[in-house]
Amino acid sequence: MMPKRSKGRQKIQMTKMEKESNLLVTFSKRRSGVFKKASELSILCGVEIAIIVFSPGKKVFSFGHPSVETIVDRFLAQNPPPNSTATQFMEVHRNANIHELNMQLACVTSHLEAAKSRNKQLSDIRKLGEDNHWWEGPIESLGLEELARLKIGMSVLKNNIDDHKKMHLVEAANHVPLFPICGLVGVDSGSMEVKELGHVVSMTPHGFVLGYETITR
Amino acid sequence: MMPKRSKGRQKIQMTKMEKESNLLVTFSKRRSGVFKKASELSILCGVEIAIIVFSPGKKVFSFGHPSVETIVDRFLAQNPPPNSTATQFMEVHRNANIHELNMQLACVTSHLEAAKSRNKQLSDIRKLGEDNHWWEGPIESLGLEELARLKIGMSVLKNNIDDHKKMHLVEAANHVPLFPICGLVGVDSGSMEVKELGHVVSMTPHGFVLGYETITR
DNA sequence: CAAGCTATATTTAGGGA
DNA sequence: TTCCCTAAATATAGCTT
Repeated sequence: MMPKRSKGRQKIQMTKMEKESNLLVTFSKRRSGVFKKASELSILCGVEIAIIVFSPGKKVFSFGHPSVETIVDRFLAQNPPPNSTATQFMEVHRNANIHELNMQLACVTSHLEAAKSRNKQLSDIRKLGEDNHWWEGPIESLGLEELARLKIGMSVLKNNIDDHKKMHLVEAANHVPLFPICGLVGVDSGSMEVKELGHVVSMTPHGFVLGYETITR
Repeated sequence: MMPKRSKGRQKIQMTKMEKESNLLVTFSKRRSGVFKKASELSILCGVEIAIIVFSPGKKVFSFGHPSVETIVDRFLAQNPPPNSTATQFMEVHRNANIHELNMQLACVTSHLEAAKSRNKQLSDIRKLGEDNHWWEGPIESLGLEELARLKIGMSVLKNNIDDHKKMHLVEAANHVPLFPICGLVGVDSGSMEVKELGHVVSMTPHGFVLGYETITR
């Protein structure tokens, strides 16, 4: 007899997974799951949705209905990063926030200084607290490190962009007609994404993006 | 007696829902579900993900870790649809700034730690926010007020990044450590979002964005 | 590694408040 | 629109092939 081929699904803690191998697999499975859920949401409710995910390997995966670009554009249009109401608000409150922050910083610094010159007068400590400089030091290196990161990011991006285009196109061809307005892009060697002229229209082997009744679970 | 209070979950066709009322409810429920899944994915796999959804009422709902903007920027940077190289550079630069700010935070924190141990008298300062892994730990402990503050902190951080030449990291030093990378926005009148002058940054009562263990299902 | 396979863990229609 | 409740529908962790 077969005792038990599996303990079945196990509960897991909601913290970053330890085992790299499991993490990878889980990422893949759950990414598909999320995309499927998103697809179902857009279909059931006839709404537009876009998802952008960066895999553990920094590769980009995205899903969008009608398309990621469309939605992102609309989003950016509504949230004019430059000067939207929200931004203005933040601008207006920035000073206030900064002020408060400075207050806090001063407070912390005060404590710090107090410790450092604990053997001195309390009054001196306070004065020092006003003058925050310990945290200014590290700023100098910011520029360089930023550039370094920038470069890395840029190169990674470029490399990822022109890689894969084949895969399960057949399956896609069969399903697209059912749900032609979806876009699923995997700027990486992802297993089943189909890239087409920079624009992708397909999905994982689960086929979650296209027909649901046809989806073999 | 009550034979059956419910027929339980019913299977539904994967087509746009008929009843407007049901559609609305379903949208709400599933939107939360998708966001939660996304959140879990980002936590479990330590990846970045952003979701933008337009509700049936055309309102925008978004989820992003670290933030929608960050991810969208990175995405756009990789998909050279935008304009000049300068723009892309700036996008990446912004991201770099975020990371950099976090690093600086860590740096500053270490300085603080050093000073502390040197005087081993300020152990109580410790709790002022040295934990740069907020999102990996028990977030459930954060209260609403704290969240609100974090939200503000985020706003400040964002602005700071936009022109961090001005503010440098005074504010970053104080807030980034608390809750620097998460962002959930619902530009609508949703029930539990914390709305502030047109910009919202909070989450559903499910709290799916923050702690999982605390989520009451 | 990517599929298949359980046996559970979760999610969610539907309906009521 | 959110919350609760129930029961059925799904999603998946951990293994196996």
